[in-house]
Amino acid sequence: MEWNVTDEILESPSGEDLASGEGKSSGILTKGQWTPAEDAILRDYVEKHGEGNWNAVQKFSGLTRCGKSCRLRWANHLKPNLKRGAFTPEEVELVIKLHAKLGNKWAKMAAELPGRTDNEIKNFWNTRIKRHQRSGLPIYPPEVCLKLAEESQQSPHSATFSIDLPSSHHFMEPSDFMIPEFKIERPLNPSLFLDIPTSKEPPLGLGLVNTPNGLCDTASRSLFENQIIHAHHLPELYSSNSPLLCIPLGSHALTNGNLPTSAPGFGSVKLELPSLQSSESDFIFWGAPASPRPSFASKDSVAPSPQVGPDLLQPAPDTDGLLESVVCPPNRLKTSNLDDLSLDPEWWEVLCDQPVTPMGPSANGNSTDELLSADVILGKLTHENHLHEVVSNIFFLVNQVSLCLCDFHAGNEGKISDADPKQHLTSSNLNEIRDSCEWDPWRPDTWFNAALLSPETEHAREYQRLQETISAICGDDA
DNA sequence: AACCATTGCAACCGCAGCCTT
DNA sequence: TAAGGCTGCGGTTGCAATGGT
Repeated sequence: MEWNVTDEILESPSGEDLASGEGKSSGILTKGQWTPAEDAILRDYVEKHGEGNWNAVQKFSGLTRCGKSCRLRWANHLKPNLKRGAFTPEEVELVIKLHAKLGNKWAKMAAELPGRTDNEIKNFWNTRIKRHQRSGLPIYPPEVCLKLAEESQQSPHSATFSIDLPSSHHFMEPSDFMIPEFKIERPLNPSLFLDIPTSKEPPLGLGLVNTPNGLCDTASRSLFENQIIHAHHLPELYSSNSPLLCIPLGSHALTNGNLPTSAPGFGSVKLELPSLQSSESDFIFWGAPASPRPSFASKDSVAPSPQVGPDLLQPAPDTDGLLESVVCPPNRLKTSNLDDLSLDPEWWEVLCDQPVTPMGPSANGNSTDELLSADVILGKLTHENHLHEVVSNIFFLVNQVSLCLCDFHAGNEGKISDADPKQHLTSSNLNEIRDSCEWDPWRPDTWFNAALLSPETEHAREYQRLQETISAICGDDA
C-alpha cells in the first residue's frame, strides 16, 4: 500500500513537517492514511509516555492527528504483539462462538483473542458474513447452533459456551431470553394479517424484533405469553423436547443477523453490513433446522442464489394478488386442489425449511395435519435476518392461518367459539367450506366477515390483543 | 491494456459512559 | 451536582488492491 498523506489534510503542513514534528497543533488535523513518519512519532511518544492521554499526543509530539486517531492507530497497528494476517482456524472458530454468544461486542471478543483487535475482528466478521450470504451458507455452522441449543437446554438459565464470558450477562438473563412455551388453543384471528402485503412490494417496517430483554415490547411479549398454541398436530417437529425449540432469545446463535441496526423501510432497504446486536434486528427464532437455511441476502438477494432460485419469493408476475397466488404461486403449487397441499419441494423448503417427503413437508407423512398445525404457524416466526425470508415466513403464516380457519370453521359453522379446536377439517371438506361459507380461505379479505367473530367474547378480545401484537411486530407501516 | 465491479481493510464518525473539576 | 473532557465502542465510509470482462 502506498503511503501518502491524503488530500484530507486540511491546510496542513507538509509531510516533512509532520515527520520532523514541526507540524505543531494549530487546530488543523490530518486525516486519512498514516505515514511511516507519523507512525514513528506516535510509537516514540507512546514509548516515552505510555498509552493514554491521547489528546496530549498532538500537543507534545507535533502530530497533527486527533487523539482518537492516535489511539486507533496505536491500538490497531502499532501496539506490540499484534497478530497480522489471516485468522487461524482456531481463531475463526472462537470468533464464531464468541459472536454467537456476544453479538457485535467486538471489544469483548478481542479480549478473548490475543493479538487481534476489535476492528480486525469486526472486519473479519463482516467480510465473512458477506461471503456467506453470497454463497448461501449459514453464518453459524450447524454445530454451533446445536451446541448452543444443547447447552441452553441443559442449563436453560445460564446458557453458555464452554468459553466463559463474564460480560455476556446483559442479555443472558434467563427470564429475558427464554421463550415461553405456548400452545394455541384457538385459531388465530385472521385480522392479524390484515396488513400483510400481497403485492410484490415488501412491507415497510416489517420486522419482528426483540431486545436484549427478549421480545421487543410488551405487545409482542404478550403474543407469547397470552396466546396458547395447541400442539396437537405436530408433536414432534416443534416439541418441547426438541433441542432447537429452546434457543435463547437474545442469543445471537442461529441468527444470521444481517439487518442493519436501524433497518430502514423495506423499500429503501440497505441490508449490507450486519448489526447483530441490535435490539431492532433480532428476530424470534424457533425450531430452526440445523441445516443451512437458504439466504436471501439484501442486495445479493436480487441475484440468483446458488441454492435458491431468485424467483422463489417473488409472486408470479401474473399474480392476481390472492393469497394462493402469493403464498403458493401457481408454478409452485403443484395443484390448486386443496385436497392436495403438497408443494413444489423447492418452494416448500424455502418456506418452511422442512425436509420434503412424498407426503408433504413432514417426514412423518401427516402433511395435511401438519400444515394445519398452529405450532408451525408461530414456528415460522423465525429468528432470521433476511427480510425476504421474514416475508416468506409471514406469507407462510397467512397460509397456515387460512388453513386453521378452515379447520375451525368446519367445526363451528361460521362462529368462532369454544368448540373443540381439535376438530379440524379433513382436506376433503375444504372445498366444501369454501363453497358454502362467506369467506374463502385463500382470500384474506374475506376472512373478516362479521360472521366469523362474536365481538363480545373473550376470544374476540384475545384476538384483538393478538392483532395489536402483530401490528406491533410488523410495524405500523406494514 | 483499459475499464469496471468487487472485496477487504484502514480510518473516521457519532455516541455513550466514565472521570475530573 | 452539573459541565466538560477523555476514552472506548460500534457503525459506517473511503479507498487501494484484486479480479473479471
